[in-house]
Amino acid sequence: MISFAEENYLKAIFKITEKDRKSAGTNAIAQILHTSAASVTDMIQRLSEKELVLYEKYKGASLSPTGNKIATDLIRKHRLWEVFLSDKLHFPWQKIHDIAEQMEHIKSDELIDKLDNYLGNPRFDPHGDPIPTKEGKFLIRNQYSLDLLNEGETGVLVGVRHHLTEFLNYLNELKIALGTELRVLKKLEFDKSTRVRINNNEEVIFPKKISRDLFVKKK
Amino acid sequence: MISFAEENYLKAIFKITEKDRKSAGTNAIAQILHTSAASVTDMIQRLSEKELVLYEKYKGASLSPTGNKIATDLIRKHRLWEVFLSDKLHFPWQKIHDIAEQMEHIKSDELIDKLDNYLGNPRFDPHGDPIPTKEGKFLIRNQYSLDLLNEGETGVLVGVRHHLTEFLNYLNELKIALGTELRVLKKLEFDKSTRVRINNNEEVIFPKKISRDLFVKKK
DNA sequence: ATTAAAATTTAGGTGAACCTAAAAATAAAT
DNA sequence: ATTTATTTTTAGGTTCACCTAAATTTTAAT
Ligand SMILES: [Mn+2]
Ligand SMILES: [Mn+2]
Ligand SMILES: [Mn+2]
Ligand SMILES: [Mn+2]
Repeated sequence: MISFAEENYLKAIFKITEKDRKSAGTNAIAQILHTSAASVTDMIQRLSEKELVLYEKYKGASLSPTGNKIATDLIRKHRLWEVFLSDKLHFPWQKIHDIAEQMEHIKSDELIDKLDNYLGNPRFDPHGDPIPTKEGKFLIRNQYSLDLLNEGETGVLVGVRHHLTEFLNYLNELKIALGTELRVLKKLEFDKSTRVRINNNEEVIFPKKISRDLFVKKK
Repeated sequence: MISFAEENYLKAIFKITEKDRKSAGTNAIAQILHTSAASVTDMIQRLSEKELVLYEKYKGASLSPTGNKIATDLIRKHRLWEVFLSDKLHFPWQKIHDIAEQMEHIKSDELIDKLDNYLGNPRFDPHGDPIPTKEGKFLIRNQYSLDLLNEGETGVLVGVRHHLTEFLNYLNELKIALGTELRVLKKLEFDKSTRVRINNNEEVIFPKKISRDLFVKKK
């Protein structure tokens, strides 16, 4: 039986290695899990013993096929519970992540099947992130970060790069949610900021820092 | 922050002391939690230190007001999740308890408020057990165990004494569920068994062992 | 009242998951 | 190529939640 702590390590390694990197260093893992590098070494050695992780001294850890499946299932559960919290209990998107961090550890395949079905087999979570299938496949969305759009182009918000509460609150205040139309009016060269019209309504200027964190589908 | 293990001990002590007994012995707790008496002593001493439990050497443990509130909240959460699993996900009543044992440990007051509301503020769980209010009040149902009914009397099933899977399966096979009408046709003196008509339909003979575990409301 | 049985506690130990401080290895900078 | 900085591991703790075996206390039986 795998523990919550072990599950969290697998998820952290998944997150670090999902894009480019082919192994996760102890410092990177420690940062995500708010723990020390020494504790991470300790744990990845145990996970390696259990063959959930591939580990070479001083060269970081990566997920074994078994470890990868466990991590993917956790993400599936996490995102399905986020949909439940959002769609059924009407939690705002800033509050769902922390609760889902707890719920993702509940062990019952039947529960997840029924939940998935009950929610209408959603393919994306309330932050726009894809929900892996039972088999572990991720849909990839054809998306651009807003800062890549040219003047005059319009995008529909389909995702956000991260889930910091303050960032999501900021979007709420601007009445920006998934599905919101964002039209690039002007790209200001000198500071890389972007003037944007929100849903054919108000205007706002996004610093590069923000426009890079908004994923849109071109319209 | 209270751990899952600590929560389970508080719940066990609650269960043992809820009716008559005014303190829970180490053996009784050990039996519920499938652990050793020595481990129980260890834990109740820690819980006593935290003032969640009142403890006197060799005289067992009982819940402090704080401990009682935590235990009651756990039961509230457990039973609300059971309603969710039953009503929304259509799990049969034999399967909900084990999953709820995990879900009851999720920490979020807002979650439970919203869940309660979403479920329509149910007062009883799928086994007929009362769901304590937010303030910790239990409704008490005016109920009789079936073996107390006289010949000719009819009762409606409103609860079961325990939740053993085999027992609930047995009731399922007889098409007995909460709300089912049970009419006492004959009480057999020599072995204390009872002949019962189910929903004005089939007949069955219950040994005392069974009829004592069915709670009905007189009709 | 003794003695036997049962319940409870103490003693001593284990593994999981953390920690800090120090040592060792790797990577970066001069 | 050395030196310096960074990353990672090791060494040596701690706390929590369990364990078995032995000692103690309480309860029941003779
Ligand atoms: Mn999330
Ligand atoms: Mn999400
Ligand atoms: Mn239950
Ligand atoms: Mn129940």
